[in-house]
Amino acid sequence: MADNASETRWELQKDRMLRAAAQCFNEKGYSGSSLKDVANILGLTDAALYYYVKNKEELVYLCYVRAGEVGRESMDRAIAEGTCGLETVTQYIHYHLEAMTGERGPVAILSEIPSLEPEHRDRVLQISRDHGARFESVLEQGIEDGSIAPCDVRMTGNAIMGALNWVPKWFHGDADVAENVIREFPRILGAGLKP
Amino acid sequence: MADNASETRWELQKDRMLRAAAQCFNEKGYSGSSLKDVANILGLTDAALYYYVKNKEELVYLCYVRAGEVGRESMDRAIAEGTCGLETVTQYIHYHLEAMTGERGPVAILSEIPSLEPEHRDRVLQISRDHGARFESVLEQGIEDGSIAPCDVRMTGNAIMGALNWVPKWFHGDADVAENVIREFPRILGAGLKP
DNA sequence: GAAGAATTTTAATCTGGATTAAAATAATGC
DNA sequence: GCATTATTTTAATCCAGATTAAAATTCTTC
Repeated sequence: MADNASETRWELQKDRMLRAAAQCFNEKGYSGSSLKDVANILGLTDAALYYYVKNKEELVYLCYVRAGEVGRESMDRAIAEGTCGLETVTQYIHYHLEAMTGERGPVAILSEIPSLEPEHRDRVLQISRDHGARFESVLEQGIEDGSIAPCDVRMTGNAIMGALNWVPKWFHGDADVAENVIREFPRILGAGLKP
Repeated sequence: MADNASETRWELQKDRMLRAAAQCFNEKGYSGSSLKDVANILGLTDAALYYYVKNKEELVYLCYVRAGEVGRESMDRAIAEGTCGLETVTQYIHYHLEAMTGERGPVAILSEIPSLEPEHRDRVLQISRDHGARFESVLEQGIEDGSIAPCDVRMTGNAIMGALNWVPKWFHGDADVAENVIREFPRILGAGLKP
């Protein structure tokens, strides 16, 4: 058991588990998803999941963390590549949708933050706040560089984030639909920002 | 017990219960909300709720129905008053936010449709589909009357509905914030539609 | 103020699904 | 092939919270 390389197998299985959980939560709803359902997707027994996670609460927590990572990666890419505020925003929307509807997905859409352990809840809220702040600062930058019309960045951020976060509610894996949303959303949501 | 007038008391209490349930679900998440929690808000015992509802599943179902009614009322008003497609859309956004953040709220935001009884689930999905179709037809009308630029109405509808449906996730009753979102969202979301 | 209906509570039961411990199997290194 | 570690299963237990039945209270009407 070499400590750094062995991460691989266990981590891979764990990630498969989180994807299965996300799929399950999205398809059956949170209360309709038992650990057995999640385990079934992986061809495992419910008890086996406890090898990867302390309890169901931690599973939910990790779903949130994973969703946060996907969002952060998209933001990183967009900020690195964008040449002005507006472009950064549309690129972020593009990458984020690409990730959610593709290989990195599905991303779980839940309403369980209040049920998390205090430390977990605080960390998830922090991640969410940080992400929102980053997005708002991109909007401000766009206003400064003239690519985005002056606006209430808080509300504009809320609107765009809401549209994105709602996607898993109606997207169920159809590749054509994925292509469509990746093409249209950056246009639709970007159009409202222009000066 | 006169059959038509007495609706009043029972119906009123039932409506209070649905509001309490929505508040509870939004504040504590679905799995974190027991019937006892909902009853506590009303100063009742959990068992008392069974006088108004067959079981928890029906309570959730009615939360969805109620949310649908609020949405439909806003759509009715907007369609009745709007003089062109774009105005109807922005008015709908305005009225819907006003309702959700005000007297008719809170509206529960859940992920429990798959756990509903088949008949309930089908009815909720039907309501949701009808509402979406109505919205899309308003968009089409706007494209025809020239107030809205040609666009993919399905995706545009998804984007705007997502932004609206996400509001309860971050709105927690602050009156100033309510005023803000009611003022800004119609502008922000309407801006992207103009030709 | 008594009869009857409406509403709520008390005090149980009942249950699905989370959790655990120990045993079994598979993988890996030597 | 043996010893050790990693992974999964079997077979219980356990429990919060939903549900129910009967009793108690409140409200209405005459």
